[in-house]
Amino acid sequence: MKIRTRYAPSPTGRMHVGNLRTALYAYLIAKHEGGDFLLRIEDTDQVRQVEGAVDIINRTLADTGLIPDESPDKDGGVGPYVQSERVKAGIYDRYAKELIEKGEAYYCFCDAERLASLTQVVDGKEISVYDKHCLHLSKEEVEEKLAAGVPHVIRQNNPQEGTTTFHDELYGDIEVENKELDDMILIKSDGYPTYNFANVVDDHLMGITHVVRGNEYISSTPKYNRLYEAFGWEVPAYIHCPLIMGEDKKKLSKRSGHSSYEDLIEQGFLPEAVVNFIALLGWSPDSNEEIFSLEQLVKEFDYKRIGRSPAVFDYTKLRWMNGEYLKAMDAETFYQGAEKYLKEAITKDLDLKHIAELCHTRIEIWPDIPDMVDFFEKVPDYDVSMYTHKKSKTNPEIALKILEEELPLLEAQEDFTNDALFDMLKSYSAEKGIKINTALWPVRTAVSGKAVTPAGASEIMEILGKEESLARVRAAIEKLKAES
RNA sequence: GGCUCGUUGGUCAAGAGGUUAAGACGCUGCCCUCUCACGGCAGAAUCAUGGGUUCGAUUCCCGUACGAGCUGCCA
Repeated sequence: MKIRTRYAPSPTGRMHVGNLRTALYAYLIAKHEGGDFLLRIEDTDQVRQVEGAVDIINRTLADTGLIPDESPDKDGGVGPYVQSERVKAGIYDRYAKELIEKGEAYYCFCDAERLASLTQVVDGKEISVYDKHCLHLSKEEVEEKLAAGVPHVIRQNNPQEGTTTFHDELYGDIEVENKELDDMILIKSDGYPTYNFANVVDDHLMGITHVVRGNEYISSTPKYNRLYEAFGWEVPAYIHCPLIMGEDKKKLSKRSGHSSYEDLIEQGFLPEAVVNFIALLGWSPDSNEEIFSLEQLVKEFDYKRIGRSPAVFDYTKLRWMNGEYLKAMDAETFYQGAEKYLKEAITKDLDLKHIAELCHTRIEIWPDIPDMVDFFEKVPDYDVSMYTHKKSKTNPEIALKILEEELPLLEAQEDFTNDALFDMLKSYSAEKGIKINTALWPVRTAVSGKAVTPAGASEIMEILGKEESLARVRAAIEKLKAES
């Protein structure tokens, strides 16, 4: 049998990384076996709709490469793929009525006030269990209220005795007492189905074989099974994925600042790195490999190896992984991505491609670039203590002396390329009988004003050019004189 | 509160009834080096806890603790 999985998001805003990972796993499970991956929009909550959210979903899936085989834009014969449209087609209503006829569901006319009287506060949390009040309404009473247009919902009728067991591919068999199963609402008073009901109906109608979803749905799954059984439908394979937590070990929230895919992209991460990283949050391959393209993941992904315990989202490791992707880029591709950030810091006419290459092995995310190269634009204010460096055997006094000796040499230097400059400075140090480091440290500091730079003294000067380099060295000499 | 699930270094994690308990990020040190980074090498650091079962348990079972999820006309 061909595997069919689906990603069924609600269009309520940005895509949470937990949802993205669920989508990824659903995609991988299907594609690993050559199956179908579908996208279904679950817009049954008319209040929480966010305009443009469907676009975000489409764009995110396109960017990450999780291309659905069937979706609202690509009918595969089991559409529509948007639940609000399915509501209009009367699909849920029809099935809910079927359940009522079978005694597995019933109309409920209880108003908000009565429902409120049922709630109680335990440990500061509001808990409400419906008391089956309307289950006992006679057929005539129901007809009467319906005819009178009394607002109503349709609830599932769960038994009070016995147990229900369902099987999860990862967690095994899970059994619960039926009395724990509340009579959840199937159809809301506005006529829309709840997630729980629409999900079951649509997954069946769309031929979904493996239901991949977050762990938070485990406790409602027994109720799903009762629905499938009431309809006489085959129960799909369930794969409940463990949750992704923030550093605080709580469910990753917006407060973390990186809970959504869009946040991460804005922060300068690459889509491939994000996908790679979240794939490894809760799943591990057979090998020791860690860097995987989507194609490789499709090949390697065995859902049996998905873990059962929650995973903390480690931002630092994501940064490392992003850096690995950056390093693997060829120079041209890297420059394409880096250009915008280089221009944030540099307006002068300098060799940006050359500067980009200096950053290539030194950054983890794009926004690391500006701070690293800003000195090319202008020497920052710095303290002369920066001339003190133990290993290079320098301090402000020594640096002043060396720079004064090197200045005329630099002025006389015709060839301002990296190699030529280095050779010149090297022979200078040899002549003076000092360490090459002692000759280089003062210049590098003088031309950069930084303790750490993405290049050595000679390479920086090559990029800066003779005129600017000399100006900077002269300025440094003045600064050292003034502050000594 | 009830129900359900989970617990291997700081984090992601492999693993198996008997192992020196992999690997990665991070951290520390060393090497390389015109600083830094890259790269290379080395190191510190883990089986929540109490009972069983067993010749032997971190691995199997039960309890406890801790954590999480659910307990919505949200998904």
